Amino acid sequence: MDKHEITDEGGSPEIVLQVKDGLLDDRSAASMSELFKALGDPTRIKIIHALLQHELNVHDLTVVLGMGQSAVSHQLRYLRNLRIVKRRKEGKTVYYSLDDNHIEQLFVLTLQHLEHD
Amino acid sequence: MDKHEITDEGGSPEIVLQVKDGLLDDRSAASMSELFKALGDPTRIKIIHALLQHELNVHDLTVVLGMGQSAVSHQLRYLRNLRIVKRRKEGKTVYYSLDDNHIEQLFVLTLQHLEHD
DNA sequence: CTAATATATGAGCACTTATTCATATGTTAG
DNA sequence: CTAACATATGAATAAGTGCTCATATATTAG
Repeated sequence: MDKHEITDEGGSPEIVLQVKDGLLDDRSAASMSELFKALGDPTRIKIIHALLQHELNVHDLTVVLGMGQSAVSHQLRYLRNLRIVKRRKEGKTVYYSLDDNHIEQLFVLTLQHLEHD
Repeated sequence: MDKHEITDEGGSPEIVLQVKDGLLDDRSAASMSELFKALGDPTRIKIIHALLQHELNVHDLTVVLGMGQSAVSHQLRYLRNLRIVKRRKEGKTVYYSLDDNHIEQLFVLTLQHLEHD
């Protein structure tokens, strides 16, 4: 017995069952949404856009973004955990750059889409 | 005087200024992140994936997703507000389908990326 | 008309998230 | 060693999100 009492009785049961059967499993849906969620924030979008143009250290990112160092650092950790961004240490400064071609693809594709529209 | 006392004094001031100057404005960053945010949820991912295969009415979507009608309806409104999904009314039932080729592109691209990896 | 069915919507709530503040860690200069 | 600088991190908090529940609206059948 289903919690929501969801049973089939619609007009095209075959198609419904077919779609239901071929639907993304929870893990895939989670992976996918996790990836998109990373791009679902203006600050992270700006960070990615900046790094798309040039590798930058944390301080320079705060200058570029006009934000506090802590906020930038938190977001960089977030992006690094998802392997969207990578670090390179040089003395006491840490340089960040993009680490995922797929993300760059998504980003550029969407940027183009929003531009000519 | 900046709120965070962010001033330039890094190693490559020219590049920083260049990146800062070419950075996405707030409106563009907001548009972009808004779009990605729509894909940043497992339920919406599943809805889009289902509709990628076939137009479906609300009840059938609840069957496919195994979720309550209200939750599905709320998410459909969300997706419809962003023109990701469109309605077609037929009597008392409402059929939903995808309404944005770009979203489909992003979706399929990412799906492929996650599959063979 | 009323009842039944399909969808939509507002309020409430638990949970998440993005920032700030304070502080910790790491690195180099002197 | 200490001071100064660069980055990282934990706690706190305000805002946002996704679901449920109850109810509203719309359409059709009888």
